[in-house]
Amino acid sequence: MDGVIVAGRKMVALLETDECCPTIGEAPLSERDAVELARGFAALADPARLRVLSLLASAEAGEVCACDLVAPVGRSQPTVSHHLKVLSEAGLIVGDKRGRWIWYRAIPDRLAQLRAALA
Amino acid sequence: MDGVIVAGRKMVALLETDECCPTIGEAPLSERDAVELARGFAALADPARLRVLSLLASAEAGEVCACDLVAPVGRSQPTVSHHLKVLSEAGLIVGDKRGRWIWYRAIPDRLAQLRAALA
DNA sequence: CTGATATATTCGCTGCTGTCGATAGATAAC
DNA sequence: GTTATCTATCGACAGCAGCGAATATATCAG
Repeated sequence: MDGVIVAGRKMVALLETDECCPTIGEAPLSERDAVELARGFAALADPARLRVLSLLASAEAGEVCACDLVAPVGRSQPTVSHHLKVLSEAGLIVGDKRGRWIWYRAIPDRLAQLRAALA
Repeated sequence: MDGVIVAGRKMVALLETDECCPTIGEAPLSERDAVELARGFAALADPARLRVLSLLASAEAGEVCACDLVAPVGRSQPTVSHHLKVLSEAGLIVGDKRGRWIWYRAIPDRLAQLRAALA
């Protein structure tokens, strides 16, 4: 974000809203942006993770105990735990530990960011 | 898509727009839908493919010759060809052969479908 | 036909990923 | 304390995916 020299003044483009989140349709992606975006989509590129994310995003309470994810997802507990970690590291979900349980919820902003990249 | 019998008439739910494309936030994804969606996102989960798609989606003419993709993407010709095949099979792009060259263009509908799934 | 160019395919390699069983750590109930 | 429950980690395995060199196929120019 360097701005451009116009009429002797450095313009920093107040309306440069695209700077935050590269999109596919605006301009060819740089390798750096492509790598970053690919990381995000990779987190969505697995059925088990999509089901976990869907369970969280569609939950009435806005959060779900990890213990209530194993059965619906149809994978073993270690596998679900693994996918929760991947989703967390991708910034798509966050867990809140309360006593013995961990309550996970989706992070809408991150999801919206990836959605916006496909515009 | 069976519709429901209401007052003796089979209602086919004209507003049942969700039937076409499952979304993450509406209801927990079935394994089947999750597998299908994951396939789509897997196609986006690679930097080289995102750059190819971006080059096509942002092209003024709406299409780009495959020969003009190799250099910008920074991969070998066979690798670019491989990624073009993956994107094609995912329904994200389509190629049109004219003489020696193949002109590829993005398919906006498919992209919008994946974008909508993240709602 | 011959040569040149564009694209796809084959092959082998390397590294990553999804999966689960076994196990460890943390917390609560008793 | 002991026991039960929830979660994470480790280890191992099979399978897949990205990459490029070499090659094959297709099309055009001459």
